[in-house]
Parts: sequence; structure tokens; C-alpha cells
Amino acid sequence: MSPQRPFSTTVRIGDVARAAGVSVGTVSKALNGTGSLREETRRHVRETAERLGFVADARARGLVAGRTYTVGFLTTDSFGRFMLPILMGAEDALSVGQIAVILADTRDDHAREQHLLRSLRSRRVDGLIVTGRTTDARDPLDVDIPVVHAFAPSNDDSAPAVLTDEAGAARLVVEHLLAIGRRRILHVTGPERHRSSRVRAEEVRRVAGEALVGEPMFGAWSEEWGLRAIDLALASGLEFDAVCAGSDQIARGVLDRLRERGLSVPADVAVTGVDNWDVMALAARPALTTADLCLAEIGRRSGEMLLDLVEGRELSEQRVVVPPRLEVRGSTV
Amino acid sequence: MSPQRPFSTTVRIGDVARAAGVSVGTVSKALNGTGSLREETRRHVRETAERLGFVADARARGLVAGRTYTVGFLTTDSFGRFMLPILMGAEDALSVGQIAVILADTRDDHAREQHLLRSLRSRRVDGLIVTGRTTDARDPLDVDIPVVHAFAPSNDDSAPAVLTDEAGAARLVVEHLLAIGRRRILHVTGPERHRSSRVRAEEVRRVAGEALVGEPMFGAWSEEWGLRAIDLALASGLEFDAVCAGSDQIARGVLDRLRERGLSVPADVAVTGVDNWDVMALAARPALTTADLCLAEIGRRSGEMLLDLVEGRELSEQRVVVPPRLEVRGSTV
DNA sequence: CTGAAAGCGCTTACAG
DNA sequence: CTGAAAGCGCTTACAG
Repeated sequence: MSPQRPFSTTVRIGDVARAAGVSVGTVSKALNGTGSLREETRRHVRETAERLGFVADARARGLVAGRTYTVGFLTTDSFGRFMLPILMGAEDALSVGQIAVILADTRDDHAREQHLLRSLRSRRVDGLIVTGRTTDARDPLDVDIPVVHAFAPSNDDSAPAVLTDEAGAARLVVEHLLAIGRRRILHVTGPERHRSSRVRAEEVRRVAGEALVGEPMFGAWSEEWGLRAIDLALASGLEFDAVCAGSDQIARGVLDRLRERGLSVPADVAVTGVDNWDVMALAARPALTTADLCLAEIGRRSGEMLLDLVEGRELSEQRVVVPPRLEVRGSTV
Repeated sequence: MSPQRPFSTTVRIGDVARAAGVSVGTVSKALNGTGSLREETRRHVRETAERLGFVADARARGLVAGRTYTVGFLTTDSFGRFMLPILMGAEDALSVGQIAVILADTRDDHAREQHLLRSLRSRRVDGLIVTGRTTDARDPLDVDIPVVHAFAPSNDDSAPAVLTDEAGAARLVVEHLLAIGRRRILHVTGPERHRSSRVRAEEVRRVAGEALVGEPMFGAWSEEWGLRAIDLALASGLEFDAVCAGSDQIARGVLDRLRERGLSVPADVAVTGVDNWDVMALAARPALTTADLCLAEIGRRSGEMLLDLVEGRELSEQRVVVPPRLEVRGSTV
């Protein structure tokens, strides 16, 4: 008896066996529905187990099964807002397979990552979901268990992954702006060093064509940049009837400054965002039309994919791209 | 060999023993620094283990140790933004004790909670951190392992808990407003059914005394309510030189509407929030003075407390209240 | 100083 | 249909 549980009341399979007057093997079979037992025996054992509150020790079970029914959720840089829906989605999918998820946050620290990976190995997790704060690619992990990359892709293109459709999100909003008749679209987005800024800007350019006003304006993922970008655009005499912002935060800055400059949304200028971050998109005035990247869906698909991998099933697709969804609100219509 | 790891390369203690030419017992002692071995043997075994990439199976180890070095993080309602810093803080503290955290999100569903608790029991977690979306109290859990309540208190006052200082946060901002000479303070806060609104409002009333203008205005935790509250206050002819908002979101609505009504902040009216939610407080114009509830610290202390409990140490305090911190920015000075 | 054996709590062939 | 025994991968008294 360990010192930390002086009155440990945990009931073991032997206790159930004794109480039911059968062997431990019989208890195991009765509870797992395996072997061939008389229905009466099975029921009797089950009732006894229930009465004693027996729950089999997953460690012991896993020791012989060769699995732990546990996976690691590794975030390669610090654990931000975007992780939350992904994590929830993954947990959802994995709980179907009775799988628990262990959290590991590397804080962008290599030594810490090594340490966490060692800990996850020692726990013999069945697999890993790897994610990060940005959609920039990361180096592959050196582990010998199944890995699914979620949101943040791997440098190794063949690695199983569930990703956002960056270009698709851009296409969605631009096509919407064109559809409502806008022909002078300004693109204000995040830093050029981020892959998602570059990919989206490229797609905006491609889809908008002639309708793109000036060059994409790269800056920061902040409201402040949204404010400033409008000042810059107006100062340089650009004329536009729509702003396609790279994120909801940027879009909010854009909306606020347009209003302050006496421009009316959507009458004079239509505005779109990306993320569908409720706290931004719904509090915006008017509420923001935006592309939802469906992060929870990304988490869910990642969990399902990992489950397939762990259970040795063939993957239908090695690399899933989750389609974004357009949320139309007052900032465009 | 299980089907899902056809080429399982996992090295076991027996492999190390064979390679090093010693018994498994000796390997165990060498790696754990127990028993009495020749320094040379110890080193040889360690080198061999290192070379083979051996990492001991935590399940097997735990089976004899009577512990799993695993705890559950149970969120009693859905998993929101506030949970994130708490979770990160807890993970920080627990990783010191080599403890992994398993996530369990009940989604406010009783059946789901029961199911998750059963799963956590089967995994023999050493303890539980229980939290929730609001600071309203919840019914105690029926489990026989150590539990620490974080952020969301238990109905059982004697249960170990690490809590926010709701009243303290209110006191901090009101004292600050008084200190900078404001004498007509309006209090705009969340719904009255939330404990945190009530507790804070009571403290605002107590500390502000005569300086409180009208009654506390209960509403919602949203920017929209902040906007509307200012309209209501001005319409009813209230005069005030400060607004003490119940959250950063409310404060942001307040700031926006004050500006739109031509009032200058902080010259005419000073504004404070609660939360120090960067994305709100820093994007506010001007940046928001606010009380930080120090959620990461709450997580950290919860982890430490659980560690003490699990390892059978006496708790110095059964119930810790983490002091909030005032962040002074442009909205008041 | 080192090894053989028992045991942690289960499951699963294998006997009977 | 049920039980005794071996085994999963470790640790820890106990011999020697």
C-alpha cells in the first residue's frame, strides 16, 4: 500500500472474483464479453463488479494489449487561441475510440520538446497530434509512432496532415465581394513572413484580377494595423469599394477607421475578415462577414486520422484540406 | 506483437540487460540510481540503455509504484478562453513533478461527465484539477482521489481550492480611480446571476461609497452591453468622470461609445476593465487600465497544491486566493 | 555487488 | 463452461 493512498479503496479484479466466487480469468471474460461463459455467470459477475464499483486498471490491460489508448497533443510553439478548437475537436473524435489525450506544450523550446517527447514515449502513447501557432511548416519529428499534423504542416509533404485551406478562404471572400458587385478591392493582411499571408495574398491577386487595388498591404495581425492601413490607403489616394482583410482583428481595425473617416459600411465599402472569431466578428460594427477556417473540424479530422493510423487502417487520404465556410454578415450585405 | 505496430522497435528492459550482460534487476537499479552497484556497472548499463534508446515504460513502473504520475484536468462546462492560461499554468507546475495531464471536457453534460470520470478512474489518475467557465460554485465530485478546484469553487467550502479574488479585483480598480481623483464612478458589469458580477458590484459599492453614481448596471459580458450602457447612462442624465467596467469586453464598448459621444478618455472620463485580456485591453483606444486575475498563477498554484496532496504533504492553506494585479494604461492616466 | 524470484493488475491461450 | 498458469514490463525485497 503506497503512502499517498493510506486507505486506498481501489477494488481489484481479485476482489470481484472473490466476491463473486469465481476465478479472476472468469471475471475478466465476463466483463470484456470474451470467452464462453454461461449467461448467468456473466450477469452475476457483472452485477458484483458493479456493486463493488470495479473499474479495470487501464495500465494493466494495456500492458498485455500492447496499446495505451492514449495519444499526445503536442503544440510546437506556445499554446494559443487557435489551438483550443483544434484540441476540442480532436478530443471529441478520440473519445469515440476511448482514447485519452495528454497535453504537451513545448513553448517553442527545443530542450523542452525533447523532454516532453521522452515523457510521451515513456507513457507509450499510441500516437501524436502535432500542431503549432502558425501555418508555417515545421521539421518532422523523430518518433516511431503514428503522427498527424494538424493546422501547422510538416516540411515532409508525405506526412499525414489535416490542414486549413488558406487559398480557399481567400477565394471565398473575394468571390463574395465580386458577387456583390465590388470591383475595387483593397487587401490588408498580416506579415509577409507568414506563409498564410503570402498564400492568401497570392490567391486574392489571382481571383480579384483587375479588381485588386494596388498591392497587397502586408503588416501585422492586429487591429492597430487595420486602422493604420486605412489611413495609409486614403492618404495615398487609393479608391476602393471593398477591403479584404487577412484576419478578423485586422478587419475590425479597418471597420473602426472607416467609420471614423465617415465612410459607411457596407454602402461605401464592404469589409471581410478571416477566422470567424466570435468575439471579434460579432462585436464588429457592423458584424463581420468572414471566412471560417473550421478549426474544430480540423481537430476532429486529425483525431479520426490518428485513430485510423493507430488501428492500422488504410488512410483514404494522406493529406486532408478542410474547406472553409463563408459567414455572411452586415459588413458586406 | 500487436498488429498496429508491426515493426515495433520499442526496446524493453530485457533488451538492455542482454546487451549489457547483466540481469534486468541490475538494469533497473542502475537506471534508477537505487541499490548498490559498482560505479562501473552503473555507467556501463546507462551507456547501453542510452545507445539502445531505452525509455522505461511508465505503466509498468507505475503498476508497482502504486502511482501513475498522471492527473486529470476536468472542465465542468465547456472549455473556454479562461481555461487556457489555467491549463498552461497547471501543466507548468505539474511537469516539475514529471506529471502528465489528461484533458477531460464535460461540455456541461452530466452523462459525459460520468463517462469521463470513469475513464479517468480506469487510468488511475493520481488526482484531479476541476475547473469551470464561471466562478459560480459547483457540486463536489464523488471521487476518492485528491481534487483541487481551480477558478470555479466547490460548494463544499472545505475542499482544496485556488480561487480568483473577485472582490480584490474590484477594489484594485476602484481604489485606482479614487487615487487619480475620480469621484463620480459608474459601474457597468455582467449579468446579476453570475456570482462574479454580484461580488464585484458589492465591493465597488463598498469601496467607492459616495463616489458610486447610481446603481451598478448589470447586463452582459459583451462589448455591445458596454455601448448600450453608456447610451442609457447619458440618456438618464447621469454625470460621471469614471466608468468601472466588469470586464475588458464591456470596457471596450464603453470606450468606443464615449469617443463617439465626443467624450475624451481619460480627460473627461477614466475607464477600467477586468481580465487584462491582451486582445481587448491592448487594442482598446486608449489602451485599457485593467485588473489581471492572474489565471496562469491560479493554474500553477493548483498544480502545486495537487502535487502536495498526491504526495501526502500537509497543505499550508486549504484555500488559496490569488491576488489580482493592476495594469495601468492610457485609459486612466 | 549482483541475480533470481515474486509481485503489481490485468488478459489469454490452454487444460480439463 | 470454468480455472490455473503464463505473461505484459517493470521494481524490490531477499539470497548469496
